[in-house]
Amino acid sequence: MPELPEAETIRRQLAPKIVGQIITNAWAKLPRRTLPSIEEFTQRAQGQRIIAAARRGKQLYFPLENGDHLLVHLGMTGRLAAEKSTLTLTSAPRHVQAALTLSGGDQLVFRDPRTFGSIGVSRELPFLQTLGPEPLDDDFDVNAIARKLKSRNTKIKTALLDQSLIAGLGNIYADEACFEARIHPAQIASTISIRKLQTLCETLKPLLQRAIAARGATLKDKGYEDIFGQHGKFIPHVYGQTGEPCENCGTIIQRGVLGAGKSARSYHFCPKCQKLI
DNA sequence: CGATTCCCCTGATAGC
DNA sequence: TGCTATCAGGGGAATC
Repeated sequence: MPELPEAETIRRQLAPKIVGQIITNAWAKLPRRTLPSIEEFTQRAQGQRIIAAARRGKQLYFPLENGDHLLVHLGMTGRLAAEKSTLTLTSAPRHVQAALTLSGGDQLVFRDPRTFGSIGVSRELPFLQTLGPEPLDDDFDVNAIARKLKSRNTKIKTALLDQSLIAGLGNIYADEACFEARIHPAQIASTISIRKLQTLCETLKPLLQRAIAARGATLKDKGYEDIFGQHGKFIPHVYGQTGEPCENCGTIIQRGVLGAGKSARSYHFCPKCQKLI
């Protein structure tokens, strides 16, 4: 699952390959996942030079020369790569949802088996307004975020997943942050001491920096790959470690569920290090 | 406004 | 073995 560190890894790897290139051809496959429409995406992308590779939270965006932006959200299973290929709408394998031919000879290919990702062209960047602060920014205000968490009457992991509160955390890093701060993921946020919430927020930056240095996380050698098809080397302490001993105390890591039905999200924790108070 | 639930989709896995 | 049912999960819309 691409979260902030995985998206950032892809941004960094892609930048030298695509910035400065002109999009000479573009196509996309899924109308519901292509903005504003396949026709407009194709028309507005073609002929434009990519002038930067940027990211906000999990959202990737690539400013174009005319003021538009190419947008890519990887969702759950989205991947990006710059390849020496000439895939067309009709010749591309099933999982390729879009491809942009670049002037330098590469093709920017967007794959997404489960189609929770999206691609598009847009002048405006509304997510810049709706996403919360970037944990890696120098001005990320730990105390301000801790106070906001303190006001939430929902489970702490649910709050951490709220992109309008903090940008970029998903299942993996929300669980990891809770583990490092010794907080039970199902603890109601408002019942946690401000001191602990501060510790939790202080954990985020180094955690995400370590994950980026490892090029993200690939669970059980499955799922996320960087643009070279390589697995991330970040190994979570708790996420996906159900049944394994806690690195801190040896207690078996457990799995729990937040919410019910189709909106359920799992969490992973050490029952000894992360006690429900 | 804040919190919760539903829904999109399909590869992987569990169950029979 | 092989088929079928269930699950997972980011984010936005709808609901309460």
